[in-house]
Amino acid sequence: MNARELLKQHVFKSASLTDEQFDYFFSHFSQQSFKKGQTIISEGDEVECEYFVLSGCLKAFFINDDIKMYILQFAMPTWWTSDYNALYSHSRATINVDCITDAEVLCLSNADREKLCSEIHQVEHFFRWRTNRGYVASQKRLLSFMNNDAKKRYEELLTLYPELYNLVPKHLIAAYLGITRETLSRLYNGR
Amino acid sequence: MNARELLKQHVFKSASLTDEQFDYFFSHFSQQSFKKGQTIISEGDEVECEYFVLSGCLKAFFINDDIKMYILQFAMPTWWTSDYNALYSHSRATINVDCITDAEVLCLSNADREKLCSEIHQVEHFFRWRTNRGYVASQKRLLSFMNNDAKKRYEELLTLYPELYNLVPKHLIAAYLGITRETLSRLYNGR
DNA sequence: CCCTCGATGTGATGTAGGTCACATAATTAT
DNA sequence: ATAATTATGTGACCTACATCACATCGAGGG
Repeated sequence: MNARELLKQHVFKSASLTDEQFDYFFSHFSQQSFKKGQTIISEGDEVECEYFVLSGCLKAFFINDDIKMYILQFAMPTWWTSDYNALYSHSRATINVDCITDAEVLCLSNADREKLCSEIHQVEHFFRWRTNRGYVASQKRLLSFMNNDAKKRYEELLTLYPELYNLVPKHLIAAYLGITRETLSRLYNGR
Repeated sequence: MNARELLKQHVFKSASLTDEQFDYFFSHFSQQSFKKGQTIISEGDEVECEYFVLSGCLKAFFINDDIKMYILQFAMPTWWTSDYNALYSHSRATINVDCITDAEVLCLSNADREKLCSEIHQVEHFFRWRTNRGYVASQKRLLSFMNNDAKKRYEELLTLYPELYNLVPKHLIAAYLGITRETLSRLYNGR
């Protein structure tokens, strides 16, 4: 499926735009390709855009003490990602986004999103529901962190996103679960 | 300040409604008073409304194994709370909301929110931004969970919301931090 | 005014997961 | 192909926090 169709099907799940409105909406996105390992946002950048993933897999992560990495989000096709704190508050990035695999994305600037939201009521509706769902997912993950041990969080992750198992190296899975790669290795090798 | 003014000032921070639009918006809220300890949402309920806090302090919490409590959110004046997962997906409540102190709230039904959002573009704008901020705050809390130990999370909480220190019993602070009351006691008594 | 009962403090001990060290397999670059 | 990274496995040991047990304190209801 091409970029336009993928975005269209995604948007139409929660908003009803006319074809003309969607074409206008789509005209504000720019497509970009990245290679595995390439950086999209690094700490300290001014963040201008958010990204809709067309293919491949990204990670949004935070580095503490310049040593430990915590993964906030894996972003797979039809997921959105950015440093939303920086994007919304016009501050510098504190999180990084890079490519776990080769990836293609659609890029939408903060300014264009706001313009589109104010011009087209249904676009604002779409973005409200996108964030609503993100908020609920984030609350669930927080609860899972408080309530479950590492093993249960690991099983939960693989149930929710089985494709990650083969796509993403284990030390990144560990960084998402908030444990060390050693502990993760011991968990699934059972000792 | 009365309920109408409190909500108006809150809404006008991120949306520009005419006075007539605000009056219409406000007419969909109903005011309710609760006593300390009263329950607003309990697990298993059908969730119809979200709540804007006028006075007092609520907690939104999850009970695991019918034993351990995890607090997702304290809700103080001008904060919104509900079981958003249940509210948005029309499912039964999995979290509870009750009153830490006597409290007054404004109640808005899911149906009325959606109606208002579709009737008034600026109302949709307001709710998009409210959730945007909630999403960012939730991401930050998640990072804090992964990155900081209990002591640092405790200091962070008191820096962010110093009023909680005297308002909220310590075992509830512990339930927010995801630790036991014993550990919290040891943290701030330093042993 | 007393008597609960909820909130808090503190010791002893258990445990999940972290840290460090090193070995080896799998990719990537030259 | 070969060298150099990067990813993974595993043992020994350490630490933050949980659990359980019991003592004390303080506020609210009869």
